[in-house]
Amino acid sequence: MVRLSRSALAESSDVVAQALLGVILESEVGGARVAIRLTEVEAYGGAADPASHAYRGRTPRNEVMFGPAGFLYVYFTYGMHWCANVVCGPEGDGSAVLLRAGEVVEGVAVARVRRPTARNDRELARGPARLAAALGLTGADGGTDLLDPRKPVRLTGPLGSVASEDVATGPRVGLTKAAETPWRFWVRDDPTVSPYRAGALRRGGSPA
DNA sequence: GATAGGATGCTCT
DNA sequence: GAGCATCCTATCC
Repeated sequence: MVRLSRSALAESSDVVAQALLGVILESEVGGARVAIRLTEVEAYGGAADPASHAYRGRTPRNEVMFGPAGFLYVYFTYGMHWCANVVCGPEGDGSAVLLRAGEVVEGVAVARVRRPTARNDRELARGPARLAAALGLTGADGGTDLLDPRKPVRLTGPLGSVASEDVATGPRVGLTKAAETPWRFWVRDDPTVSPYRAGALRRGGSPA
């Protein structure tokens, strides 16, 4: 186990992703407190990873990815969902770890209100957009320093608390590029891990 | 239980 | 204008 620090998060994204499993992410937005234990993450590289938002260089949206490690990157996708990432790697690299799922360990009642469609507590944060919704995260929270205890969103607990034999790996979910890279990491046999779905055609039509 | 298809709007080309 | 790091509902076992 390693103490959670900015320098520890500045390692490459695949190393940081595994280490983040078991870490607690807590938020106090809107006056309510919710904490989640991370059970599933995905690593995204910088300019060298075609699936990363940083692949095409720095833009207004992904600017925080190129900043120092330990900051929160939140983006809006599919016209309705927010997804949360932890910036990692050396400053200027553009690497990040997508937070895909977790177990709500505090503030379950609040999370239930934010996620009315969840049929049980395991589904409260099972999926990246669901995790962000359960914590109440939106684009307004992007750029928060997750290592600053005075901020409303922060990471706590040691890195690497899940033993390596309990960490499973596989391809990343829902991508259309570099989907085969095994940079998804999850806690083996944990019921809050999201179901795998391969990337597929989205809109408009019939194949051929 | 599994799978297929539609919703919806921001971002970059 | 096309594409998207998704979720929900309906439907069929």
